[in-house]
Amino acid sequence: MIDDVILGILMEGPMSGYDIKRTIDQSVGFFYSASFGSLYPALKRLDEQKLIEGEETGSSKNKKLYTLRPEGRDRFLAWLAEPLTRARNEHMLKIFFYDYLNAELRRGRLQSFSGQLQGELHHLRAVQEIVDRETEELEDPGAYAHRLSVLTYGLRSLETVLNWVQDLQQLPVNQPSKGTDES
Amino acid sequence: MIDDVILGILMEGPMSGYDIKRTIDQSVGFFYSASFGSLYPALKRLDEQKLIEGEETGSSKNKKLYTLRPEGRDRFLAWLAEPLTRARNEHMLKIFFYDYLNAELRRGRLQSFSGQLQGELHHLRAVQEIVDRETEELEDPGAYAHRLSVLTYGLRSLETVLNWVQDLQQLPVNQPSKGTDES
DNA sequence: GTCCGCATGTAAGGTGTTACATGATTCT
DNA sequence: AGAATCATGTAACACCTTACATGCGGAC
Repeated sequence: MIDDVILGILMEGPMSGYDIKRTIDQSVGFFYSASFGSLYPALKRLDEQKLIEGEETGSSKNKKLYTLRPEGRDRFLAWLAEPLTRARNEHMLKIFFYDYLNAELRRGRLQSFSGQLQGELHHLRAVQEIVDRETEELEDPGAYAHRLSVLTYGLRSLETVLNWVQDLQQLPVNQPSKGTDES
Repeated sequence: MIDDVILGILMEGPMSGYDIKRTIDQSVGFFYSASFGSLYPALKRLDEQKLIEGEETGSSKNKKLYTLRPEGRDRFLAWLAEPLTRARNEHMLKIFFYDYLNAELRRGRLQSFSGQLQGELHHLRAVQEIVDRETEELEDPGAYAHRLSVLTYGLRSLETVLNWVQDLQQLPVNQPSKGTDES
């Protein structure tokens, strides 16, 4: 996961590990975080795999500049093109980089994602109806208020995501400047 | 984390590992998942720590019934009473069990949580204003549409959480039937 | 000259997943 | 009889966090 995020950040241009961390915190930081303890080993790994290239900047500190290699770019775009899932906010992370994905694939992915969300929403609504009916039969419904409220939260946040995705689908088509068609 | 969830589930009554898993999937499953590979070792651990008690049900299968011990209940309630944070949905998990927390502590936690959310919301709105101004100066704003949209999502989902928490705060007070005052 | 931000890295530990391995019971 | 579900558990691996360790450069 962190590997693809790093590659995605490096799509912007060469950067040091420290800068990558700061960029992550300031951009995707709202739903994804990286620590140096995972970042630096990841950079080392990616370098060994020839997906990025790290070069020492002689400049005083032992700062290194990491540059995305074509193979790394391919790997990133392949990850980006995978279908969206709602495991652990992977969806948000991918959509953040979706300007790099070609418009047609992007449309398809958003389409099936919103379909998936609608399915979940229907399901949750059905669950809520059942739960509501069961709740009426309880002597003390108030004793379960918080338990029940998470269902409400689930519904509301699903609605929020769905609305947002549908707004994305309304966006005028814009072919990526740096992305490609592959995978 | 999984330890506290298990303890929370066992507040309802004795259950087998398999039942705990199913209960988790069907209740908090929307934002938390457990695998058997983490669940069974956790049960073993909790048993060794004398927080739960597992007893073989002679009844045919090699099924075990796990019962919450008073020490486990204390540990769970202590976890529950900790302040809410927004790391990895821990907040949702805790609030799900909030009917077990005494009303006064609950009120305090929800209060400071919504304050925290409001702070984040103000911050994100400030960020968006800056970003909006910077966006106007770009030649091709459309090229960053998805990148920018995650900010919108962040705002909307923050608003959704905040509204929901504020609704919770309006709930009539209900002292927990099984929870306590401690810690 | 001291503190803060920049800069990189390692080691230990925590936490979880996937895949594997096994077997009983219930439903059709 | 066969399939699905119930039921428990281990081993390998993935992945990340925290704490530690080190040092440069600029600001005040």
